[in-house]
Amino acid sequence: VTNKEPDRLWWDSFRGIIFAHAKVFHAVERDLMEHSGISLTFIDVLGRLHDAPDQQLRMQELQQESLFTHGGMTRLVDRIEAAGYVRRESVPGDRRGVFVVLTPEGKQIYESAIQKHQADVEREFSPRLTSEQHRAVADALWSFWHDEPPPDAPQGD
Amino acid sequence: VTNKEPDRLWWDSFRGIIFAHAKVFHAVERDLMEHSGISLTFIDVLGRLHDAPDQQLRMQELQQESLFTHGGMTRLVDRIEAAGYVRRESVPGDRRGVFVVLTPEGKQIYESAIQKHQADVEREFSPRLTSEQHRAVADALWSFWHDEPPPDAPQGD
DNA sequence: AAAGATTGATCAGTCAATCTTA
DNA sequence: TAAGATTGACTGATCAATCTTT
Repeated sequence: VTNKEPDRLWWDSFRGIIFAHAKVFHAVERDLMEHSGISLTFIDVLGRLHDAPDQQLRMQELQQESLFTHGGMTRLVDRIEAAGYVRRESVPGDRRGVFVVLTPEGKQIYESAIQKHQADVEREFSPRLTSEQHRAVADALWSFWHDEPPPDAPQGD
Repeated sequence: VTNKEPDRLWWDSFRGIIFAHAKVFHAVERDLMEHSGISLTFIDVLGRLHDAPDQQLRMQELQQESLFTHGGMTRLVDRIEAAGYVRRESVPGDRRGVFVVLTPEGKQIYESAIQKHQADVEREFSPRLTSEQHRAVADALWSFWHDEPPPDAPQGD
């Protein structure tokens, strides 16, 4: 079933990523929802606010680096705001802009949820790879996480 | 550079998978939609039918191994059927069951779309990893794709 | 005119309830 | 009663159009 041709190796690794993502993501999202009542899209936003200076970011900044929602950040922030975990504030000096600010409730639920989420990942995902394999995967996929260009890509300047 | 604590190595590899999936998947799905007018969920169903005996499967079989839709196979098949790529047929001997059968149009679009899709993956994903890295990722994530360990050590033929 | 963000319309996915047959 | 599949109601995501401010 697999493809042994050397020039198709990338297909096996791509399929592995697709399957691993589908299976682990689904399981841990269910667990998190049952535990904290929030989804991974919430975590993504709350976590970026949590790590930001003054625990706030503009809509545009949230939108740009989002993994999940590509155009619907307004709607997502609506829901998080309705849950009480963020609030919108005006940007001094630019009345078009909106700051999204983490509330104390948001900080609290994030810190609880991220712990639960990491425990879920540790349980569902961690035991399926050896330490060497984890290291190899982390290294191989590093550039996607940190948005560096491929090693031999031309550098624009 | 990365998180060097041994007990957190799995987090880096998990994050890598999440990010790689998000970025590659989104890009290749866009390309496929523009080229063939079908989504990767269509490809998933059409491909399994394409590889099945008599190019047909029951709803239940489609549902079980599906990566994407966990309860909504009826709706997905509705759309694929409306596009003319599959048709429903009754199962002889069990009037509860439904066969989903690949049509000639479905076979044609699948064979065209899967080629385009693989070319897209080769362009978007393949160059970002070395051959060694592809091999390591494919090997590490093998168990998610197949529900068994890899047939043997990395192939060197 | 362009940037920042929201809105409306639409499409896709999910869960429980339902219907038919075994 | 249970299995196989569909339906209805709801939640989420996406795209173009819109509104306000620069």
